[in-house]
Amino acid sequence: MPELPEVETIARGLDARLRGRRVSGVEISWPRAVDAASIALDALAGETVGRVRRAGKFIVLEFGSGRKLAVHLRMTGRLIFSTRIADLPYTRVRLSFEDGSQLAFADARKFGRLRVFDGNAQRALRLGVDALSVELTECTLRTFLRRRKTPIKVWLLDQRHLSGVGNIYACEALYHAGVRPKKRAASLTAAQRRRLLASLRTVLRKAIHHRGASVDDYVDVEGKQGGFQKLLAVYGRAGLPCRRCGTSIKRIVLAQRGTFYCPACQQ
DNA sequence: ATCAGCACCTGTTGGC
DNA sequence: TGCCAACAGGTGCTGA
Repeated sequence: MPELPEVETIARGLDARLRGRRVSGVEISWPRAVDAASIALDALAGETVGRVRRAGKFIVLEFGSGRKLAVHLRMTGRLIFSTRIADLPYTRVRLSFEDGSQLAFADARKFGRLRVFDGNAQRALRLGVDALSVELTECTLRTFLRRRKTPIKVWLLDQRHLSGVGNIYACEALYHAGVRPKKRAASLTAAQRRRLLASLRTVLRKAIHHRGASVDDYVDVEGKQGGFQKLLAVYGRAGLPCRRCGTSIKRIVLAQRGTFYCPACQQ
């Protein structure tokens, strides 16, 4: 499932390919893929793509007029760019450009959403501080976690606090920081908060470097898989030995999500 | 305010 | 072998 590193990889790929292209048409084959709060997608016809960037787990296409298109891939969404008309399975929305190229939004499980809006992305998409933002300091984190009784892993997944971290990278960052997923957010020591912050940055940057982790359906804008799945330390490794100490990796469920950790390395 | 639990979806997996 | 229920999970909503 696409999280910050996968979304960043896609956004960079689209930025390189879409800049300057002018939208000639929009085709919608699954209307519910368009968010209820969205401006009609037809409004994009005639718009020229400026920058493409990532905001949390959203891919944001900025157009010449200032109007923006945000895409959330959720579980199985894909954005595939092609210079020719291609028949991609599960295509829900298709943007065509004047030069004949196109961008397809395909999504088998229909969880992904598109939204056209004007104004500030962070606010419109209700996103907290980006997990890779320089604004995220140990001090900010301490304030955030104060009095939070929720398990730290559940807190990490709430996009209104930190944006970009999903199930895979929450598990991985907690493993590298040596912190148990179930530990109450407010009970982390200063040292644990520092380690968590450092681990988040390291893991996310490393995953971006490897073009993301292809755990389920994730592929980049050319349909290619990422490489970070081979470097995962705990995610999806229940019953396998911890790469550091050999203890069997445990799987529990927190907030309805599979959670993996090493009972020996994480306290 | 805060948090747990469910609905949304459908391809894949495991059990019989 | 074939069928079907259970499962996977990010987010928004509901209700406690």
